[in-house]
Amino acid sequence: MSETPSPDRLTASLTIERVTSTLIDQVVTRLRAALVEGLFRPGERMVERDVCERLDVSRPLLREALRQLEAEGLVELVPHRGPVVKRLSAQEATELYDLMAVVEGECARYCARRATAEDLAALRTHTLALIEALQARDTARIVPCKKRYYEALLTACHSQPIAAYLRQISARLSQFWSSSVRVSGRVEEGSAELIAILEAIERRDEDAASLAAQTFIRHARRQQDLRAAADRNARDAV
Amino acid sequence: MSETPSPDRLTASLTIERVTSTLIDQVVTRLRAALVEGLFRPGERMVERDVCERLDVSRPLLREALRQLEAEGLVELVPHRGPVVKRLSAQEATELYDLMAVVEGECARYCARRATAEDLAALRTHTLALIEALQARDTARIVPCKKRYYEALLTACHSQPIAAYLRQISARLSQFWSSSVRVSGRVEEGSAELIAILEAIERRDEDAASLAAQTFIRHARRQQDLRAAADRNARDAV
DNA sequence: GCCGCTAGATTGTCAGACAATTTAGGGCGT
DNA sequence: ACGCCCTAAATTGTCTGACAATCTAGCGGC
Repeated sequence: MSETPSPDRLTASLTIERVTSTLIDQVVTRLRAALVEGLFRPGERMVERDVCERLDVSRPLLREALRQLEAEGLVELVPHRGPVVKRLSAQEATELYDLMAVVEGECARYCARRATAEDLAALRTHTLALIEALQARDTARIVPCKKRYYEALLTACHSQPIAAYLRQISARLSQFWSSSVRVSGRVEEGSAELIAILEAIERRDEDAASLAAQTFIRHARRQQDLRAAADRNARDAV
Repeated sequence: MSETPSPDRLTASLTIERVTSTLIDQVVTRLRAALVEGLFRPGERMVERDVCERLDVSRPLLREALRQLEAEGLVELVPHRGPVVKRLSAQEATELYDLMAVVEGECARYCARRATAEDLAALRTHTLALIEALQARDTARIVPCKKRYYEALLTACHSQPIAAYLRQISARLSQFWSSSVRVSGRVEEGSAELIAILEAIERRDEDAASLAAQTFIRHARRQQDLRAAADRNARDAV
């Protein structure tokens, strides 16, 4: 695709606009977003007909969407009981964090190996923005900044498989973020670690990048009281 | 595949037997097996009505199953063109191998941390069986031995998430195994590495276990000519 | 008060239909 | 003959409605 040099609007987004997305893809996207944002509580049953009505789609369509979300680990399809929002135990969350640490380490390694100059620039920009938001303790700004930083990282690694798995793990763990005190005393340490990741990638030091990314995740996890969060989720719904 | 549960073995396995599987689960299982075994060629279109007839299920059911397999990375659902058996490029395969290496490293780490005495016994048994099959160059025996060894490893790590992701990555890479010369000059080296993994786990040496597992995967990959295999897959079907 | 049973709710699965879209084949101009 | 546009067939995307199988809860009997 050679780019046509058109003025303002087209230049803004080079990402391919999937206007022709099928209905089911939209359903999957919306449900996933809803689950990640916690609009459904963990453990809550998702009665098919109700959800169908709310989304205004047919049952076969919804079931297809739910199958996909089950494979992504966001819902559980209990036979003859129907879809239930997946509830992570503290142990599973711990394991997923460990998994995330090594995969994100590999992602950072790939970034150090493959990032283009533009990738590096974007990564630097979003790292600094995130750190600024963190140090300002501006909760409202932290979430989108974190999101953009993460997307920049996943873009820079130039690996579809790694990015996809990380997104998935991240989505599964989201039920622990929304309900946890995210910003606490770790701002300074966290900022330093983010810088360490960035600089290692810029330096093309693969081992350092991998290690820094792993360290960051493990510290971020330690920050959270997984057991308390899991219990909270467990109490939320029967 | 339909084995009747023998009474005496009930005490042996405490795992819950899911006799009451729904039709769709069977469809997913069978299709996945077919894809992993290469009964469908990479790039081949899977026309819904044809597959429906062959499996004797309705189209909505098949579509549900395909959604799940898409999320697992085994097929691709191209809008308005239908399901296509996913074809891995050499690059994607390389990336998946890197991913597998670190995840399997984490798996081995968990084994060293969590394996019970029975897990260790089973692991040792299947490691030795696999090595024996390898050294005998008995291709027919290697595949099931490898399978059992792998299952023993995944059981021993006692982590659902890690085991599930590894199974998935493994399934996606299977299209490269079936068509590659698996047994070659690497038997001795491979055997030594398998022993190293086993002994590190028995020694409860997490770092050594992780490293040994990663080394094994990376060497196993180097063994394969991914580009040649990818080209072969590419030629197979339009 | 506890236990079994029936009725209601919900899921599992199918059949058939039809519009939207892609793909392939054929006619037409040069 | 060659390439291009256009129509038709093939295939997917999606819906409606239905019915049996299964789970769940409330009711009545002991």
